[in-house]
Amino acid sequence: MSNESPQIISLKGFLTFQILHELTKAKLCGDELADIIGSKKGSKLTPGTIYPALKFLRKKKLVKHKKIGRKKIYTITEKGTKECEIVRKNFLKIFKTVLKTSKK
Amino acid sequence: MSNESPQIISLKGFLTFQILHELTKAKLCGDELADIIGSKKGSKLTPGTIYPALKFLRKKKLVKHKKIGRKKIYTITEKGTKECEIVRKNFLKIFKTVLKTSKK
DNA sequence: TCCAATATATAGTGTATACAATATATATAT
DNA sequence: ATATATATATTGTATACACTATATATTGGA
Repeated sequence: MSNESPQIISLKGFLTFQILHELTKAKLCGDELADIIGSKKGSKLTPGTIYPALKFLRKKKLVKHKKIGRKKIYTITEKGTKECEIVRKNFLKIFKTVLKTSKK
Repeated sequence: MSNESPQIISLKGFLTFQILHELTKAKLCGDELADIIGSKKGSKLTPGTIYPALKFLRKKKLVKHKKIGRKKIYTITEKGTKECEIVRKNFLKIFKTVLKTSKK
C-alpha cells in the first residue's frame, strides 16, 4: 500500500544561500521567492520557511527591502553580494565532484 | 583589524548524500570519509559527526560494511546507488543555476 | 465601508548536521 | 607484552532548516 517513501535522504539546507543567489538575479518579494525556490524542489515554500530566513538576512544586512504596496521588494546589499560570492566558492569546492558526475 | 568574519551563511547539510556520493567512487572506512569530506570544507569531520551519519545509512540499508582489522570498510548497496541517483537529480535541479554562475 | 485576497510574520516542533568530550577496541611498534 | 596510535562509537549540546498552525497587516474591490 504505497510504501513509496519518495526519498530517504533529504535535501534540506542552504536556504539563505539560495535566497541570496536569486536576489543576485532579480528583485523579488518574499512570496515570489517562495514560488521560485519552491518550484525547484517541487512545492512552494511556506511562509514559516521563507519569512524567518528573510528576517535573518535582513538582520545580517545581506539584503534590504523597499515597501511597495503590501509587498516588500528585496534587494541584495553590497555586503550580501560579497557574501554570496564567498559562499558560492565554498559550495563549489564541496560539491564540484557531485556536479561533474553527469549521468548519461 | 581583521574583521574577517569568515562567513555568515553556513553550508551545513547534505552529509549523508556526500557520504553516498563518495562511496559510489571508492570503498572507504569512516575515518577516511571524515578526511575526504572534511578536506572539502576545510576541517576533518569529527567522530561525533561521521559515525552517527554512517549508522543512519546502515539502518536504511543504503550502505553495508565488512570488518577488516579495526576498520569497517563501507560499500554502497544497490538501494544506496538508486537513492544516490535520485538525490543527485534533485540536487542538480535545485542548484543548477548556482553552478552555472561561474565566476571568472 | 467592509470583506476577501494577498503578503507578511511568529510560535512551536522535529530532524539533520556538527562540535567537544569521553570511551572502547584493535593493530603496530618497540 | 605492553604502550601508542588508529579507528570506531556514544553522549551531550548547539544550530540551521523546514514544516504546520496561527496571526497580523494591507490592498483592492463589491
